[in-house]
Amino acid sequence: MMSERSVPPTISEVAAEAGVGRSTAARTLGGYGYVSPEVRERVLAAAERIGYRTNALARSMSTGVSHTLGVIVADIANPFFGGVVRGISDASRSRGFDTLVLSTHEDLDEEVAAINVLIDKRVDGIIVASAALDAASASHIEQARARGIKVVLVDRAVPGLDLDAVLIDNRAAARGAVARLVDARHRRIGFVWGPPIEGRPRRRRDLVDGAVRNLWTDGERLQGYLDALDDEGIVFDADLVMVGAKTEEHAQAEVARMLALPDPPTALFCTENDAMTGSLRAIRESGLRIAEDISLIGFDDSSWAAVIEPPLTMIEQPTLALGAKAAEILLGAIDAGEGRSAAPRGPSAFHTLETRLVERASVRRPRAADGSARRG
Amino acid sequence: MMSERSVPPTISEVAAEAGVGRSTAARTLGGYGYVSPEVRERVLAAAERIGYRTNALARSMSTGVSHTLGVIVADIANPFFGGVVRGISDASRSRGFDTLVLSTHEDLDEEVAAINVLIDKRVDGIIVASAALDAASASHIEQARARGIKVVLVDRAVPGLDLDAVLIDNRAAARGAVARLVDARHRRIGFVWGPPIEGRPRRRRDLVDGAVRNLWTDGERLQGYLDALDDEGIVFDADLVMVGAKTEEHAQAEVARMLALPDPPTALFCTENDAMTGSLRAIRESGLRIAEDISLIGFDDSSWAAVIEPPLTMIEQPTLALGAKAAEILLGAIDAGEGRSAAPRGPSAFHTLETRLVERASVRRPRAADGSARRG
DNA sequence: CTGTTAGCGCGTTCAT
DNA sequence: ATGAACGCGCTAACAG
Repeated sequence: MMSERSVPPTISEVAAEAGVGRSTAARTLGGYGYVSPEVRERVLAAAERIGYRTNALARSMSTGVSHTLGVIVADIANPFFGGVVRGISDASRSRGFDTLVLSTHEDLDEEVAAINVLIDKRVDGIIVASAALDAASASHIEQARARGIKVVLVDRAVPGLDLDAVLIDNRAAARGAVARLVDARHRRIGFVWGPPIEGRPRRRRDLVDGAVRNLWTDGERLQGYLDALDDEGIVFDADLVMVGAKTEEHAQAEVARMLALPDPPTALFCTENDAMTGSLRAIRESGLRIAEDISLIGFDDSSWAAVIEPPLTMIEQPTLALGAKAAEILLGAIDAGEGRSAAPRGPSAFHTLETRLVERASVRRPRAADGSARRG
Repeated sequence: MMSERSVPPTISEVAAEAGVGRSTAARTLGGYGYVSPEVRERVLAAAERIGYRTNALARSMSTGVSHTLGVIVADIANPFFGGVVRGISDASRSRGFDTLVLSTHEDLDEEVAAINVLIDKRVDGIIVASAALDAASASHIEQARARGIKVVLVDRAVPGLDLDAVLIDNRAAARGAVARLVDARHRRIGFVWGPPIEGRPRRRRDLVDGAVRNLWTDGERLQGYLDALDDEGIVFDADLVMVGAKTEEHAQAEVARMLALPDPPTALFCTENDAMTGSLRAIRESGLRIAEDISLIGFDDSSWAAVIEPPLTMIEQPTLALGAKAAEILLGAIDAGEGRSAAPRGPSAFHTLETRLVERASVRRPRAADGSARRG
């Protein structure tokens, strides 16, 4: 136990208590240099006695390393990022690093502020799911690198930035999911959670631009959707793409709109959890039945998708692994950089982790499969 | 822009660049003391030019405050804690504090280690959802306080510890939910997610002890369940309480067991998200229909509960508010403590936030509502 | 108003 | 094997 004081004991006090010089105490407590076994024991005992704990701040000041990683995500309350952060946290803790987590609410200004906080706190490395869309808007990230802080991207790449990135292949995953729908004979497939833009562009290109200009993953997923349509020679219809605010409410409204179309979709591809719940609401209100009347595939598998009736076919993302891998790469870079400034780091690269299409029961053939038939 | 160097510029370099003394530069950059407007501008310009950023570590060393809060939760990937952490994060950031988040995997040893990390990093305050069950097992928390670090508990109280705690009234919430079931004429109500103990105690007391001995919230919720039974004079039946591992799989198995009883439950009260999904699985396998054949109420409202068929009645917890409130109290205590060591802090207390029973459609009268009293 | 000086706690030569 | 002395970057009294 320690005394009632509220100012933490220092190495000097341990030295005094043990009757040795400051540096001898520092050596044994810091675990470096040579110290005779007997003295060592004496120091350790003294430290224990007065409740000594090393001051990580002071140590960082001397050594220049903080053993702390900075993590920047849009929203820590989002289960996807929760998983990523936990993956990072577990992986880095096992290597003696702690994590400072900052949420940016998907706001680039907040992201810049967050980077500055991390620079100021002298973190050794940063993992960021950036809202930046290109190198031009990512100067804050370059700032951090210029200061010798290693940076690894997670979940989202930033085109033009020469940085390691740990991602899933959003485009391929989306393409695969939509292909699955096409295999089941669907030709009218709605895309839920599209570009948050005003108006409704009719041209594919404008739609894609709008998506890409908002969030990297959104653009990729939309392109994957288009890829699949192209593969199968299905004509693109702008009416089947959600446009506007990315909220559950608006997703519901957009799906309701699609369902009221003269030639409504027979299947929906939802790119986010809230897009799926919004769609579910719209479907229920319309009186349609999942699978029988309308097929469904969503992104981000969650426990509930498996227990509802019918169970939903979903794309599962390896959230923990994304975080763990990012931490691994970052820690590796930090180790390497330790040596000398001109670190022999390999070329940066995209590390793509596998997604899995978990097939359940929300995909079925449309009622009037192929051609000219209509439903109802 | 700054030069290509990778060692951050210091205040001395800014001073040199601006042609003033170190402390003048320090004063303007640190925002304290007096500095003439002209010199001030000159320093600011110089700082901007060479890309100066204050070293928070060095500042903390001098001032003794780190403007950092430590947060300890069981699992950052758990949506409940994700919400709490975000609440803390947002509230503290708006006051200039950052957060160091540690996950303990619900392991007390890891919690002790986490506290030590936070002590070493000299955080100004700690918010912890502790796994400690009593004061005896919470000496690590006392350690932190002895060092002058303010501590606030969140989500879970630790009986015997004189600490502020921000909680919901788990017992009352559980009682209310079960009462709702009883109102609907249910008398056989299963409790899902019980004490993780071996064997199946027949006595209420042993069950409660088992729960309390594992996790504070579990104990409270079980007692609330019993309260409601007592209120209505319903006899307790140990067979209707889940016992064993707290996993979705085991919940499913336990519910399956209950459903196979000669006198099976007509309603289920699930105290966690995974308890609910496990129950849903078991119900589906048994061929029963929700609401019509078996009523359901769960803890932790989530978006999906509202969109499944039928929508589930759930107890909603104010996760963001829990975190925000905890941060508020902690920050207040830190401000107060700033003054002098003998802080005039008020007596510690439980701050109870309201839960809400979100009524949807998973509760209905049992098919054979007690013999005589059927109306309609 | 400004510059000088002394720490904060620890790591790290360098003699001894 | 051990201790003295200096520096990390900053804040904070203190003179001037």
